[in-house]
Amino acid sequence: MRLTTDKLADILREHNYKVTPQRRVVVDVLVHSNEHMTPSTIYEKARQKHPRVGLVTVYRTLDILSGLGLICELHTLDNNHSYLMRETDKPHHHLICSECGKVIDFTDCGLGALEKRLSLETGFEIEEHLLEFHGLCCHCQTITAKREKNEKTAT
Amino acid sequence: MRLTTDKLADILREHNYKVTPQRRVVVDVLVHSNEHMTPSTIYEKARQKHPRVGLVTVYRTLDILSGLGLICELHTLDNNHSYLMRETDKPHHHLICSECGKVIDFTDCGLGALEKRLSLETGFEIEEHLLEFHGLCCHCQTITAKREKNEKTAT
DNA sequence: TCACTAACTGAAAACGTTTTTCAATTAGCA
DNA sequence: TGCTAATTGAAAAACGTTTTCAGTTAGTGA
Repeated sequence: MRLTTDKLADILREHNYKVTPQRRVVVDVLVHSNEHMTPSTIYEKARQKHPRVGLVTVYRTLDILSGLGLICELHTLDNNHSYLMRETDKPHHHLICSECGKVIDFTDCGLGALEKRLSLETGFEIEEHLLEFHGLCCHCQTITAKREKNEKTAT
Repeated sequence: MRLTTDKLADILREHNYKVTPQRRVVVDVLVHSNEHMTPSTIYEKARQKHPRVGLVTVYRTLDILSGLGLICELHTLDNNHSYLMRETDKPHHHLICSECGKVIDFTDCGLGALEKRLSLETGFEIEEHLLEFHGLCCHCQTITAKREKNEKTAT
């Protein structure tokens, strides 16, 4: 179940954060996007809704939301931070379309056994793991296929 | 089997890269470290051996070595690029000590089944995955345990 | 051995992202 | 309504990384 902007505002208040217009706008941008976005993308979208939002405030709001576990931070391959609303309470991982940025969550990564094995073999006390899958979503596969076909005809 | 600086110099020459003193020093730093290092750490260590090395050259050399698949690039949690000599030809992943930076390679991540399942369920064409384990190595566990004990006695 | 040339170099500047600083503003409470 | 701590944006600083450019050099062929 996806949280609304109002519900998120309540959560912020519950944690003694003030709900300013700027924060509402940033939250709103996140709530209404299905793709992961970098801070500057969020900033641009936020400005369209409310010109009096600064990039600094975007960063600060993302910090707060991240700290409360309300948004996910993606460690994408090109090493840009990227954020999106968290869809589930459970620990999970992401499957990310490298073309359009669409993100699908999945739980049950099945790495428990591997983690145990590695821990035994190496003596490491494993604290966490980072797992992301990258590829093309259904939609972008067809687009890419079409484009490649056209390029072939062109040459 | 670990490659030597000389062997790596040969590989560079084979690929029509000149083997300059600066490149040798950067390679040497990498060869003689068991930990992953950021470009600026490599830069500092390189300068100790040979003061006439610029940070730019470190970046350029890392690019070359990375392009030839001779070093691994780590996507660490704090989003800093970090590099270390590649120990194996096989595709592999890393187990990283968050305290001392020690890295252990492992193959057989066993994610093939999960990848297939996700592909079927979501229609994604999965191109690659990013997997890293983070934790404390044997040695750092005991150090941390000692420190915590001392802190308890102190208070 | 030398001389040539493409490849390579470091310093400086440019770049994009993120953080810090600070004086002015404001949300939420009494 | 008025108070106050929290929040704001602009500007500057602080990063890590890349680009530019004129001077230098490794490796080749004579």
